[in-house]
Amino acid sequence: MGYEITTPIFYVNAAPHLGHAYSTIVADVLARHHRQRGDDVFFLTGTDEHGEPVANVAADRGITPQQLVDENAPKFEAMGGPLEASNDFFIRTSDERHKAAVQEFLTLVKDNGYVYEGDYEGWYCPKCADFKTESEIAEGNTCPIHGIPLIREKERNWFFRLSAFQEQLEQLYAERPDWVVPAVRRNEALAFIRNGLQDVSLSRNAISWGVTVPWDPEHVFYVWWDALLNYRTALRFGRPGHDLTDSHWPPVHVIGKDILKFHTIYWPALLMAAGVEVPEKVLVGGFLLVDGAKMSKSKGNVLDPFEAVETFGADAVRFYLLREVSFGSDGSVSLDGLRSRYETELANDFGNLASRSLAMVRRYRDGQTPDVAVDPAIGAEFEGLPGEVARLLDGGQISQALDAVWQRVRRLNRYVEEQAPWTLAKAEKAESASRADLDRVLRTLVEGVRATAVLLHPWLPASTEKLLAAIGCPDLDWSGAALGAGPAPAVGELEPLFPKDVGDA
RNA sequence: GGGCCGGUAGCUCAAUUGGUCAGAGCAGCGGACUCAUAAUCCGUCAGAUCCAGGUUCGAGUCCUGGCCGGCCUACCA
Repeated sequence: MGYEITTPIFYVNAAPHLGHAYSTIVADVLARHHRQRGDDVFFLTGTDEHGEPVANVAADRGITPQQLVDENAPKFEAMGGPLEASNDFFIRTSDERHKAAVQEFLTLVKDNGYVYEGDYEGWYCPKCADFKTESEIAEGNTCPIHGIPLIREKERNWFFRLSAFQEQLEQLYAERPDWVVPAVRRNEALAFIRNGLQDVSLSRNAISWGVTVPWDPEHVFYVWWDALLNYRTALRFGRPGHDLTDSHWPPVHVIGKDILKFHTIYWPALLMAAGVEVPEKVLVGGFLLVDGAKMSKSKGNVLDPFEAVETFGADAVRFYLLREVSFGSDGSVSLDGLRSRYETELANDFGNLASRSLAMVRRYRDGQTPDVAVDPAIGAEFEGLPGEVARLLDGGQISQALDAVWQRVRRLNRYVEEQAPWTLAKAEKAESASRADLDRVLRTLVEGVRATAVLLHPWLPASTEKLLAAIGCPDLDWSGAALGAGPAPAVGELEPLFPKDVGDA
């Protein structure tokens, strides 16, 4: 089954930061999970390269917009590596193939009768060469940047008939109450729709950096339409030699709450206008805060994702961001918080569980996992777990899915204490017990470690692979996520998965 | 102004359609154990679930009115 998962495409004007990394990680978790389930995954990310800000910066620097984006886009493309992002393609909206597909799509929308010519009227600053929104206008109708009076201006423009989709959008929200997750964001979008939709402009003629409107070459498309369409155009050429448009549509989008309106109102309306199915789901993340405030460099405690990756590794940063803040909510993150979870959860809970389990198999059974059945008591507590995790992930409950697995990690540590394998080993030597008890415990532990590693793989790709290799069970397929599905392997040596002597400097 | 969401142990948060739901993790304190990355496990502590009314046999969970906080309220991307 085809599965398209996307991040927002990042605007090339800024440098990659934590917010970009966060979206990428969330989407990557879903991509990896669906690969485990055997889906034909197309994980897409990329850069949004058109629009006025890019043109302005390029002009200031005396280079062409294309030169500017060619310089910046690689910084975003390079972000994926350190994060272990497994995207299948990286789209750039200045790609000719994208532009051609955008023109084709929007021409269809026009042919369907949803585009008309009109006048955009608003407050214009001649120095900015830009229209100002209501919230941008300073006191006395002046420009907040230049302080000069704004002029009421009209611009000849192409419009998209958004108002025509009022009813269809309301119906969409009624029929599919969880197509936007979480519900707060859904309600927000719905309230906006119910307030009444006005038509929005489709093109600009004051600037030239964008996708040319084919039926009116003096205009370029307003950058948002061009940007949104990346999710669809990339299916055509993102996998060389294959057109995935039919097999992988509709997509699942991961976005931040700042771009909610575009993805949950404009975008589905545009698709409806072209007679194309709307997205499967839109998963809306919150903001990551540092010390309760939006990220800023003024505090010393900023979390630079790339520095953090260098110190703690990509797995730890991925895990931390999704563990610390419940996906969909705003949340505070910090380097101290990362260090704390790295030690208490990754090193002490999970890493140590793996170490002690393998060590005992090596010590008591010469490294050969006994080929016996797992303890039914633990089996019962893992029952249905893969299904639960899959269901939670499909519902956008990324943090809850992770927590469900983590509870089992804790359970296995408790199991060790309950069973006290070292006591069983002594009893065995004193011949006051058969080997069966210790056999069962060791097999249960190895199998528990294996199954949780398979389940955790989307969050911790590198360390789970290392662990699974150490126990000779590299298979990541979702069918192996069930406790008891694995073999009774010979286990090898395992270095600490999350060594503690990092980041102490 | 209108709308949405939240206000639960020191901290971060859970509690299906109202009925052992007053919980978990972290932090603190005490203890046990030794397989393990001085890791793990157990016990313990606390909370009139923002306030005031109301509905009900029974309400964090529903209604009304307040208080506090966050967000949205259209074309920067």
